[in-house]
Amino acid sequence: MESQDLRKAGLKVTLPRVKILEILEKGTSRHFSAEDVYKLLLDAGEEIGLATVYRVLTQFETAGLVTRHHFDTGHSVFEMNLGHHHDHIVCVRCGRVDEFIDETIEKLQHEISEKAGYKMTDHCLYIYGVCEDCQKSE
Amino acid sequence: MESQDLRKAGLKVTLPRVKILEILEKGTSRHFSAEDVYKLLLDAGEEIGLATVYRVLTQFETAGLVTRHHFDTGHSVFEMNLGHHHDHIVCVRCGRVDEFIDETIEKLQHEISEKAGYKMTDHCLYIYGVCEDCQKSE
DNA sequence: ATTTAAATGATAAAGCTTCTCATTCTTATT
DNA sequence: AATAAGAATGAGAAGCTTTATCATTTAAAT
Ligand SMILES: [Mn+2]
Ligand SMILES: [Mn+2]
Ligand SMILES: [Zn+2]
Ligand SMILES: [Zn+2]
Repeated sequence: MESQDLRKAGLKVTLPRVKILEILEKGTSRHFSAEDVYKLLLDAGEEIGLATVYRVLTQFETAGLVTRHHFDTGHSVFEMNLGHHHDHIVCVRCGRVDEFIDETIEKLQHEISEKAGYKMTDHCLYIYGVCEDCQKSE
Repeated sequence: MESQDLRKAGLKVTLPRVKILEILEKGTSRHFSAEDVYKLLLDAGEEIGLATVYRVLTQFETAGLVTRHHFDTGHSVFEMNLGHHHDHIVCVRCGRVDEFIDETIEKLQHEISEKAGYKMTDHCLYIYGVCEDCQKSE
């Protein structure tokens, strides 16, 4: 139930927050821009302002409910935080996003941070390429 | 000589292009935002428009002279392309940028792309953290 | 049902980047 | 060196994503 998730996150249960959470959880995709979410709300007949979408997504990020990514697309992309970190491989043709995790890379990143004297707070690995389908269709 | 680099890249030799190339090549830093470059030009007494800076940096990128990065800073960052790929570790406090390369990670990225059916065109690994100096001063 | 603080939505505005177009400059040609 | 043709530039407008403002609405505790 979305209401519980919101309460646990210390956020009041409001219609915009419930609807946005529903989209993020039950959507066919996993990665949404703010505009994506806004349009899906419109399609569903909800009259929720774009400012609220941005505001709520940022609140969800702060609360740890969602993770924000910066693909090379010029806008932020959000996805439900399922607890396990992963990295992304993005098709430069169609925008398809696949996920992966490589423990060896994760370990090496920690080693690199230490060697450079940094206390790592975050890291992200983006692979850009042409997906299987897009390779065929050209 | 900057003129030669420009001609080789198929670009006409103009004062803005030469001056911008000088800054990128001889600057004390290696990573510049468009605004950085613009301010350095102003400091040097050059009257070059900001639009020209953006335009020229994009042309340099297209020509392969510079590489564009998207750190989590909200703006693009450019650096001279020295031929050898590397990744970045960025201090979230002071903005300091260090560079590294790890051949094991590079190899693993290729394997991951293949396994996912992608033909890799690019990749970038950003590590964010607190640098040595910033750790001390708090 | 009241009350109080928080949330919302419309809109303006910010910040980065690109576009437009009149003017200037580069380069090839006399 | 002068000319011509096209490319590059600069100032400002405009685009796009995102954030701020503020009057109004809503949640939820009393
Ligand atoms: Mn993901
Ligand atoms: Mn670099
Ligand atoms: Zn694709
Ligand atoms: Zn630092």
